[in-house]
Amino acid sequence: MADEQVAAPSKQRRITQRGIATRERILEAANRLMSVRGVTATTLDDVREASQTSKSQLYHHFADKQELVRALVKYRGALVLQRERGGLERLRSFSGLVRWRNALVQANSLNNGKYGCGLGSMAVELSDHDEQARSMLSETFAAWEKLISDGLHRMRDSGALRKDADPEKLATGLMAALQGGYLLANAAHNVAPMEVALDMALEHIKSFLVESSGEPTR
Amino acid sequence: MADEQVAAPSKQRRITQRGIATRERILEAANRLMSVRGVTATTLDDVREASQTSKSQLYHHFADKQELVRALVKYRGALVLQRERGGLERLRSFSGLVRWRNALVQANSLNNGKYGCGLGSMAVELSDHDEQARSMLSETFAAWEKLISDGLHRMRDSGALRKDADPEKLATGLMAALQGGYLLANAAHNVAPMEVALDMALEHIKSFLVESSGEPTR
DNA sequence: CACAGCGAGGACCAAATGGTCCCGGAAAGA
DNA sequence: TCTTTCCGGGACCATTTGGTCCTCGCTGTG
Repeated sequence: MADEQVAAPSKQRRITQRGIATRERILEAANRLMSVRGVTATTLDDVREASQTSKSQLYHHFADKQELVRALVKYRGALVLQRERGGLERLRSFSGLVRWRNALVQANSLNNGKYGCGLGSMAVELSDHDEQARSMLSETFAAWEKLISDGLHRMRDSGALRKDADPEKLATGLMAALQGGYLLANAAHNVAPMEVALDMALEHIKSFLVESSGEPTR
Repeated sequence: MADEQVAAPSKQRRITQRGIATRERILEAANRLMSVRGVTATTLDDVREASQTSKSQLYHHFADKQELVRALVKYRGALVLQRERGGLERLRSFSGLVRWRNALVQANSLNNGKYGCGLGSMAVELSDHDEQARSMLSETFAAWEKLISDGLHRMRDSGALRKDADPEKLATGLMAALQGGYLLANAAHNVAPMEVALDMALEHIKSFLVESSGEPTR
């Protein structure tokens, strides 16, 4: 999945800076529009207009709408993973998880829960009729969970987390709480459910902390 | 929201059995198609064909597509709440929750996680561009959570759950785990994440059980 | 039995939408 | 500089899609 740049051409063509920029502009516009309106509800004309390009450019860079959507899946996946890597790469303590939680909640509260998770919403919309998109999304979720579970592994190795804690399962549970939280918050147009969901997951992880371990609650 | 029957006519017209049946047929077909393809990706012609009716009938019973979709939201909401009432109404013990969990997991495993939750998927697709639908969905989620929290209240009153347990928050957390589980299972085409998510939520609830309370783990 | 109202069927329409094609012009390599 | 390759703009097209409308026949009621 992550074998190439976000803006990668499909065939070996002479690639110019301008071309890359155009492609990027298209993806960026599609990302923006489809976040708000959904994938199928966004037309190529919308994308064309918002990206300040032309029809021929769309079809120059993407074979058809499905290709554009798949590229967008890749694009968003890269964005999310990049962002999450920043917050999770050096995760070594429970308070780090709390900070991570707070950042997500705060970001989502800026728009009162609207729009949800860019990955989650695509997953719901695409999983049942674009196998390739589904599989990319699934891999992205897996990579995202791995960022979390790697952090939990570090915590376990350092003795902060008990040996019987299962980082993979905890990460999956946390991700589900996050996605479910996004969904409920989106339906309610209110971040509260997302907070409750994340807090539940964190509480669950907390129950695996070694009693009075090294670090106090910073 | 729940002020009328699932199949309710919009104006005062002479309503015949046949009319009701037609309306029901349309809703049922829309329900089926939109579960699989999504709301916007399902055309009215698809619905017409699948319901064995005609265009004029669609517009006889529903003002436009949006109305049909909203009716479907109500329809699904009623279906889900009816189903869930069966499983949660007499919830009085932790093992009851486990049974509830098992039923959901089993149902979802029949199609390897595909299609997700009928309510959740609509919430993702509609929340950001149909305020009325969003609000109905939000209310339905609230009612669903209430079925859970009522059960938890009963457990708390009977002494099975500790006094410091917060049934509302626990219910929200459980619902988020369920929805997130549906979402991840759908993306993975595999029920496993849903199981993990629900188990996490149940484990969390379990942590509020009164130690060695009345009933053993049936 | 007659008649008014309702449901069924489907032709029809305008607009939107995905997709094609062609031409002019800008870049990059020789 | 000159040529080839690629980018930009947009006219154009076929199909799909939501939506309208008219007609026929059935049904229930006075």
